[in-house]
Amino acid sequence: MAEQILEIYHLLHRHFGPQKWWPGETRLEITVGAVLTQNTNWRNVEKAIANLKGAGLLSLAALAEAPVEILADHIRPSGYYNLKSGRLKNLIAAIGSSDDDLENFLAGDLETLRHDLLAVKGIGPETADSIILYAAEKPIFVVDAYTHRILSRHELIWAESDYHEIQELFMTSLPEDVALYNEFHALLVRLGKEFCLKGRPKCENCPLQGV
DNA sequence: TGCCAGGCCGGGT
DNA sequence: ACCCGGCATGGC
Repeated sequence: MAEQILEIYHLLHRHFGPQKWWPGETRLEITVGAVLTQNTNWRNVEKAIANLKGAGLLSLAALAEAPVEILADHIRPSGYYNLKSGRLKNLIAAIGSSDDDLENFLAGDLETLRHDLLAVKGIGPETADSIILYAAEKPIFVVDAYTHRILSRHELIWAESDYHEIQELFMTSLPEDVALYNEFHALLVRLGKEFCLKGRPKCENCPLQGV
């Protein structure tokens, strides 16, 4: 099983090349993006981030200061804006509102950080792990809908496997390496977008044939 | 036009 | 414990 996981990585890397993820120029941008992209196309998230940036709202202090309705208005393109503006507020409240609080927050050990993130209402396992891997740059494997669908269609997991189970599969199969986890997740999303969309019954012509 | 996107929560059985 | 609806914009 571990060999198959590694084989998938090598096949994807050979097929697609390096992905250069996560899009986002600062830790804060990555953190905010992780919330905004919940069940949402990244293209829409980019518009929302651009709005925040253009309004000078992309700092912890500004995000903490701004009324939730103002946040909602700016992140509108990312969808679920009433939910997500509240979730951002919850997250900011947990992190702190001065600009170096994020560094301190992300600097803790992985288990504590994950626990603290999951305690925030609106932050589930995928959002928490995305922040840990891409913003804090600590080694945790991010599982998303694509990961689940891809492994399920290739019959490497049961369709009813849960988040933790799939995460364990990757983490016990791979060396503990931030760059590897980063790249692998990015490759799975790339594969998913091109070959493993929800509407199609099978991943036709995908580069994983025969795994 | 309808379906889908890098989830998560809360309420009903 | 499980299941399911709600949340919402923009792209193809």
